[in-house]
Amino acid sequence: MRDGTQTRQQIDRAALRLFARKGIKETTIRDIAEAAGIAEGTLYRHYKSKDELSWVLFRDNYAELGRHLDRVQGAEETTQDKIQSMIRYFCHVYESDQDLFTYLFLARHGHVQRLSPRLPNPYLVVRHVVSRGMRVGEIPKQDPDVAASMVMGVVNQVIDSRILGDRIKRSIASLADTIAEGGWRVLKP
Amino acid sequence: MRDGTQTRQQIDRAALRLFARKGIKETTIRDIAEAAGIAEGTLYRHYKSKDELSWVLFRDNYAELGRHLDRVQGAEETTQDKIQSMIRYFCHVYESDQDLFTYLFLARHGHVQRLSPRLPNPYLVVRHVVSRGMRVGEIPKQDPDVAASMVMGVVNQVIDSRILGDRIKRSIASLADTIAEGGWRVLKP
Amino acid sequence: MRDGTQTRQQIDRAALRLFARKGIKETTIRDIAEAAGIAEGTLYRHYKSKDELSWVLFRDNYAELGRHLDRVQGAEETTQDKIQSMIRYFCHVYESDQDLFTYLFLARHGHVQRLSPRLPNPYLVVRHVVSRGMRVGEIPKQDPDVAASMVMGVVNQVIDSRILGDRIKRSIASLADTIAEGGWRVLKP
Amino acid sequence: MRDGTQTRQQIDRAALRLFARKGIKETTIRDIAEAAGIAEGTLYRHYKSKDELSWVLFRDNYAELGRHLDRVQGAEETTQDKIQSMIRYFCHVYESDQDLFTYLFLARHGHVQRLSPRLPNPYLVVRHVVSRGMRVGEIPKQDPDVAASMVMGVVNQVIDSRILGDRIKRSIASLADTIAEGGWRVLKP
DNA sequence: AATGAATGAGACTTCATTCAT
DNA sequence: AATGAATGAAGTCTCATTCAT
Repeated sequence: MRDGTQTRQQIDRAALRLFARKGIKETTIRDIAEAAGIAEGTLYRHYKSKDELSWVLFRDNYAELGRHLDRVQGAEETTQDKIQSMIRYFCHVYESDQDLFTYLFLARHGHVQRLSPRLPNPYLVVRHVVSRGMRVGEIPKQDPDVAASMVMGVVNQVIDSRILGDRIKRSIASLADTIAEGGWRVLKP
Repeated sequence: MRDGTQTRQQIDRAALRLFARKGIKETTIRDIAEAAGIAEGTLYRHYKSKDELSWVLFRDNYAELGRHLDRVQGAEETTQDKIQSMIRYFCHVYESDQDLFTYLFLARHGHVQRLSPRLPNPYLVVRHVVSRGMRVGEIPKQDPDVAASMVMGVVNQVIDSRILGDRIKRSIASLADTIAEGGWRVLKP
Repeated sequence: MRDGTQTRQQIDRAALRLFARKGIKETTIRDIAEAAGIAEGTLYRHYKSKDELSWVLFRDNYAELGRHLDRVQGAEETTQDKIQSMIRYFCHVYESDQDLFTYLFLARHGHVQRLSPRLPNPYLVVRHVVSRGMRVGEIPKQDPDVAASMVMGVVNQVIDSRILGDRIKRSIASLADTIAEGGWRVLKP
Repeated sequence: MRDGTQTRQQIDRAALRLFARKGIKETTIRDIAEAAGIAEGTLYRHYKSKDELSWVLFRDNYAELGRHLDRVQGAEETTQDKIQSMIRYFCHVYESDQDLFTYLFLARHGHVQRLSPRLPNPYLVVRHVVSRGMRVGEIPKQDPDVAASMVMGVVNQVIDSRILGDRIKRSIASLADTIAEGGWRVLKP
């Protein structure tokens, strides 16, 4: 009997890539099947629907990113180091897998609402670091959601400008320290 | 014989609202026609296609925002005041017309690439203010595109978190000063 | 603007015919569209789905049959005349529109359950005549549902055998009196 | 190495049940495989196709019913006893295996046409009893096909109303004598 | 300018059947 | 004999756009 694991990975990879580049709605099942080198019907052995595919792809990778991010911040002592490591990690993820990062970024409006609060969540990790920073007195007291959003915004927007392509030409990797610096300045005392 | 101006405004308003709330692809011509109180065919008297409608809506409103923003920054003297006024203006636009702001925000991936460089452009206004700030020595020298993106990110992401709804509960208007403060900290010496 | 009334009638006619001859599931939208001389999409201007089409066709024609049947029995005095007129009317309907009758007959398993009790209903008309016959003493007392079913069975099965084709060769019209006679014998004192 | 006989019986039983309850077209191979506790592909070791499965199931059980019915009528002397025993036997079969009876009843439109005239056939048994009854003068002369159909109709329709469920609430077993009585009245002198 | 019925390409999905193991 | 992954034809339905009025 055939295995199926490999097929599923091909589907995931092809879908992620296409979703990131063309958008979910703009990507057809046929596009995915062709890119994955399988028949259209095969996709439905692995996912109940296109919606489930896009959702699982979001949920799993979002949680995975959350887990990694938590490990990254846990390895640092000070709030400044935690924040800057996380930002650098975001930049690293983007550089090493642009399709993945772009997909998570684009799909969030359609999917974040259905995330279970149990799952690891990058946003909540950042928020937690910010809260803790305020508690231990390393950054000034303020609304933690607003502060977390501002920090995320610094890195997200640079990457977004890079994705749009016309504005920022340098690689995100080469900008990681600059962005980490800028992100921290938003919070620092 | 009817005027048509009113009809067109109804179309624009309905389309903007629906595009912002459901997405462009997710909004059908029938949706728009119903919301605008016209027949489906009538839309094609005013726009050649759905794509043209979404494009014109983006282009015109984006340019309009750029024009206003330029006036806002022009009224200030220092870079800090220019930056903070612009941020406050963004917040104001969002509060006074959420559909418009959301639409411009969401549609940018599909449309920015075809913007003519001649047209007023909010991003370029911010970039110009940042460049000027560096030139006159009010902010440290750095890549102006990266700097502009980081500032924009601060405000965009807070608004985005607000749009997503679960994260930020307070009104953007009440956060305008906080965001303006944070945005400026990214740049200040 | 085009009218649409005619198109709908073409759809109804074509669908009824095909549903009766091939079965609902076995009939495709394309079959109907082709037979009706319209495009596939056009069908969906008139019915929300294939299921709605088959349901409306059943409901409306079933109620119509119920109304006619009630008029037929109302024109007679005695229970015997009522029963026999109804049976003859069934035979007449079959002869004058075999597709209609066959459709109602075949589709009942899929659709009777959703009939509103308010609508005219051939079965209930027969049941009512039977009940009344027992009340006025023209037929022996018994379970009215069982009695009504047995009478209906006599006529339905002959028509069914005729539809199947191999068994009964003579026209139903020419058998109407025989069937009416047989149906009445099931009930008579 | 497994036997296969057991597997085949599981398939037959599951298919009969599902075909009767949902319809042939509405039942998928996967449904059957799941219900039978086997893999989809396994079914094709026992039947060439879904159509063959439904056909064999019809043909064999229909013939089996015919054989039994013939034995039942053969055990009686008079036409009245023969007819009434057969009707009671129909009721008994329905009560002891509703899925089987329902399947034979529903599938007949799709399958009777391909029945070989050699095979035992419940309809022909009834027809034969009716013919003989006329020959020996126990019932009036008439078209034997029409007469057989009317008798069958009496019992079939009551069971059908019972299957539909809303109309007849009592068990068919408890109605057997009533139905047998009614069926005979159609024919009796 | 306006209407809304009609079109038809194309999207998603189902499912009987085949095939590699 | 059994498995279940893979196939691909075919089905239902959507929707931007056209057209007759």
